Amino acid sequence: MTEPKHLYLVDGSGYIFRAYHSLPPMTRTDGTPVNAVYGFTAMLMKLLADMDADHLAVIFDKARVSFRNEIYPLYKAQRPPPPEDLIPQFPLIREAVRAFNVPCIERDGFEADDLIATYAKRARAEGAIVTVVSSDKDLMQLVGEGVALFDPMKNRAIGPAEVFEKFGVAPDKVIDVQALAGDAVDNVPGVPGIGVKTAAQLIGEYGDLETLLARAAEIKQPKRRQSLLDHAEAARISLQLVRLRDDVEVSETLADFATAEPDAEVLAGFLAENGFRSLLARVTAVAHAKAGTTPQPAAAPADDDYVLVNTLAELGVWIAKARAAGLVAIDTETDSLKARRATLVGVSLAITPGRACYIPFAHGLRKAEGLDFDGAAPPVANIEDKAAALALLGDLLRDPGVLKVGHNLKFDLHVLANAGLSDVAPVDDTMVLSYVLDGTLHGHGMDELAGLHLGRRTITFEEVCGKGKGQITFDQVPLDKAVAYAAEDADVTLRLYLLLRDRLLKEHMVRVHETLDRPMVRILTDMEAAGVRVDALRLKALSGDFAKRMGDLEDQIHALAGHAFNVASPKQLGEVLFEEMSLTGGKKSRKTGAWSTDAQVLDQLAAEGHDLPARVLDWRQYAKLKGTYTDALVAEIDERTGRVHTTYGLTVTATGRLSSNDPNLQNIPVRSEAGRKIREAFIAAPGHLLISADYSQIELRLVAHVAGITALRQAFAEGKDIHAITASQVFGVPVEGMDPMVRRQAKAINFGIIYGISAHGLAQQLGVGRPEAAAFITAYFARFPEIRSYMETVKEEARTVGWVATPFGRRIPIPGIQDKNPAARAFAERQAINAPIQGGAADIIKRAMIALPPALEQAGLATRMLLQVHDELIFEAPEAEAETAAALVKRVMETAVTLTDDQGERTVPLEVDTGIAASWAEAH
DNA sequence: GATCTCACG
DNA sequence: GACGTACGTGAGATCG
Repeated sequence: MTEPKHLYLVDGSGYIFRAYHSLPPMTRTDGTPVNAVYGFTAMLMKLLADMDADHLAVIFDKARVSFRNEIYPLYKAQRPPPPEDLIPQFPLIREAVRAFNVPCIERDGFEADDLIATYAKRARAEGAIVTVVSSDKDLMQLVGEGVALFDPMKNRAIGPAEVFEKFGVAPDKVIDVQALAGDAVDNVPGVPGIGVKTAAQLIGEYGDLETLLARAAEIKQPKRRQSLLDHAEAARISLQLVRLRDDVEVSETLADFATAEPDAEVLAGFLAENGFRSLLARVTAVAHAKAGTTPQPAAAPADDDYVLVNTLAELGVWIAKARAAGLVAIDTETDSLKARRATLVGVSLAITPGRACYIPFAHGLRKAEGLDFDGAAPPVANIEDKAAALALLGDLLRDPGVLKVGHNLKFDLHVLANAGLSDVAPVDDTMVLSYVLDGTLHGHGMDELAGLHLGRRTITFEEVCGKGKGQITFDQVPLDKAVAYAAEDADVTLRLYLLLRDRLLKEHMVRVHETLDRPMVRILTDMEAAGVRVDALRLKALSGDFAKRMGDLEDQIHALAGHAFNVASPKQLGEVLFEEMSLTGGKKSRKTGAWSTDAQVLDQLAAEGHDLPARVLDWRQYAKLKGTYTDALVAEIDERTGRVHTTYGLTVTATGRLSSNDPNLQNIPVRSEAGRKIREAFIAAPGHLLISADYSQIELRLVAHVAGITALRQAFAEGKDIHAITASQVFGVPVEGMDPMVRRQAKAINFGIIYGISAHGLAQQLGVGRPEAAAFITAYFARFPEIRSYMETVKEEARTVGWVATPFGRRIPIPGIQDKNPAARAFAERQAINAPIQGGAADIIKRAMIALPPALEQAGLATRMLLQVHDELIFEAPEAEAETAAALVKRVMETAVTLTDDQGERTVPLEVDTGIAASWAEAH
């Protein structure tokens, strides 16, 4: 006789809420909340370790609406929606289940409990015994021969005795008791005045609910009798609500739930991606134990060979090996996150996977100063003859026959340049490779990629240097730890490079990487190093001016309110406007219920003649300009160069654009008069001028190109005013003598097209009714019919392959396109429409940026490229050559790419406007 | 750390 | 008929 099969059915939804409420908020490095994911994963791991089952499935509730709502619409109706920070965790939790290779079940229209009842019944029919894992009392009705309940919360089994203890009846009568007693939480009505105690007593006496209702007239207590007579129907409905369906049509059989070992890589990848280090360590320990191998710390597999190099002879050997291989992965360690002002503390190199070295240059120096080692050996052993070592390293870094690969190499290039090692070439960057391949599907930090692709948990910087106040700089790290950390980074970089380069080929992304993103590493490094001159005195003067205006406005605002309050607090402002002053037209945000006080709301109130909101708008403008620009920019001026140096993000945006941070120089004010004053402080070095060169209407040109809109193409080819042409087509008015308001509306429609138009969005932008906006769109589609098929095609593309592409082949994942939430799907569709356009424009300016520095140099010009603002480039030119340089820049930008159709014919020309002046404000 | 607001293309 | 809205970023101030 064989043992009966044993099936575990886990109530996944119950697990989720318990995990969520029992753990403090936790977030992943990308900000995604994961406390419930963590708790759920930990509980699932514990269950897998403890249980004796050979079959297992986790069951989830799918939607908030089930067949019970058809019986009784109020069922579970007053239940609050799940907390905001729990919602993004639901899909991750399903991913967790799959990562453990456990079946993950849900079905529309049914609650998890119904599915559990169904599978339990089927498994019993196949002779298996069943354990239902849940703390939910509603599942107690299933307890019986071969079906037990296990409460993971109290860690105890629940059999008939425990059910009787809870409901005062046997399991098969539980639903009769529940139907009578009702349930306030789930909105099961029950019979008023009857609780579990009374219900159990009545069912004990009459046998079941139907008999009780039929004989209700016999009951002695008058109130109870009347309530039963009055609410018999409610009791019957309640019975239907609490009785679990065990006849759901399901396709899975018991065999489908047979337990199987998880794929170690998938599981490790999931745990690493979510930052669950302790769980990852436990999993690897278990895997080693099962394989009979000695558990190794996951961070340092036994076959990794990381060594310290501190003699010139040893360094020479590594450099010779790198030359022979033609490839070396490199990583620098420093004492600061600000690459341009960081000191080179050490360098690590890797040439073959699993082997790497670390060369310390500046460990322990500061601490050793003034210390007397009493003749003993110094506590650190930096490389001997630092200058000679740097020279050797420099030769390798400049060797055209050796590819240098880094992760976020821009950072290392700054550090090396600071140490006197410049002109590093050729180079490649694993962070950029990862971005080209996967876009924003995941982050591109080394730790994350190591977990994802190598199933490996790397030593983190925090583990080596600590965090918060007690954090030390890398030069203070003992050498053994420094070697383990730094050498691993070079090793991981090399391994990632080999893996991602392979994927690049297989996934046909070589061209995008080679012609667009890889060359940008060098270009951006140079732009960041160049910086831009900013007139500190002028900004300080502006700051004082803004402060005074703010002070005056604040006084007026307080006087109008009748009391002082913090104008910068949207909360306090909302209360003043909409509660104290009882102004109408306020909106409360759906999420927090707070009054909205954004510019749109305040504008409306100001237009109605209210003074206070108008003053707040002014105050806000000055507060923004002062806080974000004048004060912040002055603080960002590098004292050594007298200039401001941004950092460009090459692997940040969804579409292929750059981003700019610390400080962001891509959002310097220009739209308002006061804002433009800040641009006046961006100036050229003495004897120089700034050149601004911006693509005219580049995104609309891309629309005309990708959507094949003949009329628009022709208008661009003829150099027409594109918004006026649009207005004339859509509204049927002549271009000559056109009302500027009509042109303005057409311009908004054109922007709408770029953004993946919606009637609501356009209506809001134009301040017209939605039907009117919808009519505009209809008219636009009628005049430019190609746009409609473009939109359909691109959405279809996104649906079938999960991504869309720019005209140059860059892939942009659209993960939400299959979302079952219509709003989320519509959002993804607009992204799909916009991405090839925004991304195509980003590709074009990258091509220009790559072509420009060599073009300028070949022309014998000393003009330098300083800034990029999506469709604009800023250069600094010696006065004497500015005109020549501007002409060259214009030509190179306009010819950076040629947009052609299938026949190789140009579709739309590119046009660049240039300006030359002493300040950015005037040049633009 | 989340939220709101606002600067840019 | 409901969903929840124009696309893409980064930063500062408030507040729990």
